[in-house]
Amino acid sequence: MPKPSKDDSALAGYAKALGHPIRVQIMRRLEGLGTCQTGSLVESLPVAQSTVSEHLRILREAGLVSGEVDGPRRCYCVNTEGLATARRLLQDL
Amino acid sequence: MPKPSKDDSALAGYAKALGHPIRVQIMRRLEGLGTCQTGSLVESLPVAQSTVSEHLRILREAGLVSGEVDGPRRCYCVNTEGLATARRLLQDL
DNA sequence: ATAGTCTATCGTCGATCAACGATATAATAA
DNA sequence: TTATTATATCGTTGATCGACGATAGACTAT
Repeated sequence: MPKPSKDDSALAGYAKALGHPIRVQIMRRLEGLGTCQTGSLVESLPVAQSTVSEHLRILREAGLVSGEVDGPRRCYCVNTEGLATARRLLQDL
Repeated sequence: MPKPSKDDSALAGYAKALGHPIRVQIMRRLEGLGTCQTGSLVESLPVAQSTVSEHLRILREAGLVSGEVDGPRRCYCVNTEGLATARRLLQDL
């Protein structure tokens, strides 16, 4: 029974998003800073601004991060619900 | 401070390995069967034998699965230590 | 030794990823 | 309006992934 199981795909989606050291670093940093931040991420990471932006997009689309427009800059923070779901799915594996 | 943090890479490594639905399915199936299995995985998955073998290699190299030679066939099972580490790393994120 | 079975590895190919610089977009400031 | 700042998006390039069929390797049985 080749079960495509929704949970399998969901967990794989979260895992795939976390499957890059820089993205894990971004998550950790966002958690450490308590709340949002953006340009400071670029300063603290060894990759170009456009690359950071791309990683943020991936994390956002995966539901692990949320971003809001805050004047001329963006404000990102951990999507606690998404992260909790990812944790639960891995626990339940 | 661009911290390459060993934990970040470790978590990314586990996550990357779990970042494919088929590999999640394999993990779940191995857990469900309690213990090892091999050829039955191929039957129960919608991909070719060589593809399953490749996914098993990825999971093995990531430390999520262990395989032993058992006569003419291989015997795989979940690497509980590795899985526990992955869970802990995600919790600690 | 030979044949049969199970699984890993090889070689290939198209698809996706990761990074970059350059450019576009959105908002504020002058 | 024009300039400035902050960030996203585009276009490109090389690298890695994912799948397959074919083949090789290891073990068992005859």
